[in-house]
Amino acid sequence: MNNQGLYKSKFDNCPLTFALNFIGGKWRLPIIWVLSKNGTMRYNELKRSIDGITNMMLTQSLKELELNGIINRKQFMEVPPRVKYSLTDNGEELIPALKALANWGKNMKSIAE
Amino acid sequence: MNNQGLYKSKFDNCPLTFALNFIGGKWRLPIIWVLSKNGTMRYNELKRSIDGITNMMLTQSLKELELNGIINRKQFMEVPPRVKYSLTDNGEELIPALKALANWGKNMKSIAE
DNA sequence: TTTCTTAGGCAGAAAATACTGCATACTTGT
DNA sequence: ACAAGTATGCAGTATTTTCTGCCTAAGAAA
Repeated sequence: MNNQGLYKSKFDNCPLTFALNFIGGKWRLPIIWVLSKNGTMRYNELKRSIDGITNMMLTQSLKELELNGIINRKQFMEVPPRVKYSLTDNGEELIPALKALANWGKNMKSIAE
Repeated sequence: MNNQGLYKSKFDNCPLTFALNFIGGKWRLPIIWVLSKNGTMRYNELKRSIDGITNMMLTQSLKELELNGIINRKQFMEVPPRVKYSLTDNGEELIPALKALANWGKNMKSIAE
């Protein structure tokens, strides 16, 4: 997603669409979710934990999340490279919403079965 | 979004991505949000309340939300047509998550200013 | 010695999603 | 008499988003 955002109205005062401009896209919420469950994670741990994601999309989504102040990226100056990703305080504040969504999803799953 | 869903893995047990398959896409959450604020709404009320949405997208998203049991559609047999949309019980259960997301968005807005 | 892991990366292609422009038939409003 | 409102709709187009296939250099594991 470019930095123009999904919802483009300048006069849009809606806080929900404002939020969705930061966390929309296919992979951002799953990344935040997995980090909320596991604390600090490395690149390939994230890749293995998120079913279906590609290198390119993981890299791009991590960059966007870091730029938006939702995750921290800490690189240790080592070879081979060792990088750790974790949620910022701001990112942590998304957890209640994600838990509520996941709970709802669980309900939907039991309805569908 | 087709009925195959955004996240395709059969073996995906993640309740969050399961939920996102129902409420993903650009316009579904804003529709649910506006209905949660206003109770029952008509088609053009929804259209006027959601900045940037087109007829086609409103129609399609309403159909999908109805199919997924998230909103109710009640048609009065009148001319011109009068249709009212509202959240189902299941749809109402999304409200806490949306409120938490909107609250987070509000925080992001005050950070960005 | 060979294979695997680490954390990425690109440009163009593919896939997914949203939109356009005009349309409907009847009542209500101006 | 004319315009506006009502709740939609399509097929092709446009836009947005994601993906592919192969690649890197050095250490660790087999």
